[in-house]
Amino acid sequence: MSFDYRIIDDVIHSRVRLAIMSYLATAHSAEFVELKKALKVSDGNLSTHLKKLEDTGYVIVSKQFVDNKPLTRIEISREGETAFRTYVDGLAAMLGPATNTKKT
Amino acid sequence: MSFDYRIIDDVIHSRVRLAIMSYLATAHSAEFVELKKALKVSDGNLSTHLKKLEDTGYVIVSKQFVDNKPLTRIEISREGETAFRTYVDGLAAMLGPATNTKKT
DNA sequence: GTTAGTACTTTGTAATACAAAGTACTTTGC
DNA sequence: GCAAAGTACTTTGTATTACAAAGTACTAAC
Repeated sequence: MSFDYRIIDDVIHSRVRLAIMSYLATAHSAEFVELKKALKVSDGNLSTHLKKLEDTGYVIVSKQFVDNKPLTRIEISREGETAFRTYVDGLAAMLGPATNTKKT
Repeated sequence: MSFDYRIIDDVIHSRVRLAIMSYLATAHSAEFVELKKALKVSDGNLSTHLKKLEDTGYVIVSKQFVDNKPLTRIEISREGETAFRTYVDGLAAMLGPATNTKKT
């Protein structure tokens, strides 16, 4: 139970980026449009958040053309997976007892 | 498992405010200095975040003088408790499988 | 062949996070 | 007894952020 707010990684902590990382934590990879729909985020917003994650090295972004249309694939990196796990653990430590997830 | 990033309450989601709410979720109330030490946050930063929580109605702040020194007591409100619970549930829904907290 | 759509990126701006500086005291040296 | 240092905050300044609107580069439809 640590309440030091600095234990939580603010690259991951942003709402949109947390949603991206959560999605990728299970899916491992996704397409731009797929994420956009799942997270209900505007494309501009998604784009900037992806860039931040890419710059930090938490995701790997690869662009190609399929049927003459751009197709962006986003993959979580090793570093990203580790960071995400650390983030979740830190969060659990902060939330404390409230973490006991109730299964519906 | 919802990845819609808007389900998470951004009043609570800020790192410092999440730490405050987590602290108060178990302690129910705390003093300014107590929070400052527990969260390792600068006083200016704590002050502004508390104001936001107070404005939103998630905490109740009461100021008094004890031994001629100001003493600020922060208490979580009913609304705050509900919002926090909703926040944690939303977070769990987003994090998905990663939520299964491992007990050290 | 203009109009609409897809898949993005860049840009503009309002809001945020944070610490430094400020306020109002009180206690401690000397 | 009064300057200097401390306590408990609040206000202010600024760099960063979050977000959508506008822009780019195409293709498909009418």
